Amino acid sequence: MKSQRKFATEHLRFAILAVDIALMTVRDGALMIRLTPVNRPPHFPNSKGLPGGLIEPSETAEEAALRLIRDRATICSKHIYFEQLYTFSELNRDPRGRVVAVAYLAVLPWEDLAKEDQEDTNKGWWVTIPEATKLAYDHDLITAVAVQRLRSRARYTTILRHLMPTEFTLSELETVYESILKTDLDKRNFRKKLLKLKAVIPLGRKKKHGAHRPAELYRFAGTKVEEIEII
Amino acid sequence: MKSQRKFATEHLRFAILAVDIALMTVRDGALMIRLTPVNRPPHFPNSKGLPGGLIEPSETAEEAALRLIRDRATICSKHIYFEQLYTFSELNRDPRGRVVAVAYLAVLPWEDLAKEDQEDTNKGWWVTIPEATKLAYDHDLITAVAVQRLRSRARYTTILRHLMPTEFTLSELETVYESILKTDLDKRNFRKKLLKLKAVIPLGRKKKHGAHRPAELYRFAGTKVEEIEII
DNA sequence: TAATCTTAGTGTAATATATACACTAACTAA
DNA sequence: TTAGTTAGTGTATATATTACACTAAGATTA
Repeated sequence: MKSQRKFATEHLRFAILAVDIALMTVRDGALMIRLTPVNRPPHFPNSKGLPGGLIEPSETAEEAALRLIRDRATICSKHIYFEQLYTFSELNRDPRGRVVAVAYLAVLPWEDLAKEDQEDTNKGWWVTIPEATKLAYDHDLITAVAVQRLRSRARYTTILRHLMPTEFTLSELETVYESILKTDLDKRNFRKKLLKLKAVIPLGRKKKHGAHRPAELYRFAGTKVEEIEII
Repeated sequence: MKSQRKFATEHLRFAILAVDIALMTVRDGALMIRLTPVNRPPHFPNSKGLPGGLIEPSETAEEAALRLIRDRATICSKHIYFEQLYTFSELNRDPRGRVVAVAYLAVLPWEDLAKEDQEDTNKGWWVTIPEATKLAYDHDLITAVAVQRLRSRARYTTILRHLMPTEFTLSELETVYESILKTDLDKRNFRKKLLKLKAVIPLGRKKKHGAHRPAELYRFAGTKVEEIEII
């Protein structure tokens, strides 16, 4: 309660504004989310949560989110996708006092991460979605909303261009779709559809990776996220 | 500049949190939005804007939005639909200082409005979307985002159950869809689709309203907004 | 060098869905 | 009784979706 008085939001009509970021990528076909250490006794000692921080008076929520992403993970990806997710204003989401969080969904290809951001450090690490539980604050909820949003975007748009490397095989792409949508897709129908929609373009080059037939490499058509219906 | 110093958000890490509400309904087949007077010289003297207000320290953004809807228009509709729209945090969206607004989309049937809320008063009035321009703050932008969201929801969900009276004819429903989606629908295909999806249920009663064949009355099936693809 | 293993890649038939389109039905009012 | 108005219906065609099983191409190893 002492720490709660610190912000005195009960007396002023002000709120502390924070951003929290659900930063996601796909590694080996599995959806991963970025966690950082949280150490806020007594409620969250030695805990973990989503990257985030306070919004400065001189910046918009979006600018704060971008700053914090670059802060906590030395990320400088051209291919990062970024959208506002939801604003969380439950009174007790932060036990220290009234903190309202504007949450963002950000996704980027694993291959775009610097070496030090791929490995676990004391600044942060990547976990699969089922592992991202018992997070500090309401970050379990934010994670759930983010996964839901990403799933919905994956179904109706080409957002996966931001989760794939520039060049990929259709099997790799299918695996990522299956991982995010939690469903099995028919290989032939999946390929037929993407090619008919001209969502992907064959590069005329092959990827060899193992004792089997090499796979054609593809890239996404166009340059931005477009509306298409995948399944 | 004097009024800007009043909030002193540059010095504290606090922001003023507001909610703005895009409250929409359909009258005679036309989509309408609720405006209220705004009188904030020097920037917005004798102006108009969306209903809104500050979030109290003791309430969530959603609670504030509901309170403000009931405040400004004596609305007590069972059928109101309500969702968070977007959080607007541009630095200069309010010339008085840093005010971050959590915007909400709310829709309800015209028939649910009390008489005094259907008529123009000094508390508020209804205008069609094209008329809702040159609003105070960034309310033109909020309106545009709200219309876009409603249009998207109309395409993929049964949100229109919250814009129609309990009982309606299929012609009336089609008119509302056409008005919101800004497209012409084929009468036969529209009816076929809604009936096949079992989205609407005939009541076995007719509505007489003019010198022509009376129309069958329908209601929406189920009780909540569901995902269906209309067009 | 032949056999085996693994993943890549392909086509078709059946079903379901979407589209385009024009007349009759039921009522009122003149 | 006629004219005017909106309600209501069916079918043929095109398009999209689904289900399904084998061959191709390379690496490895016996």
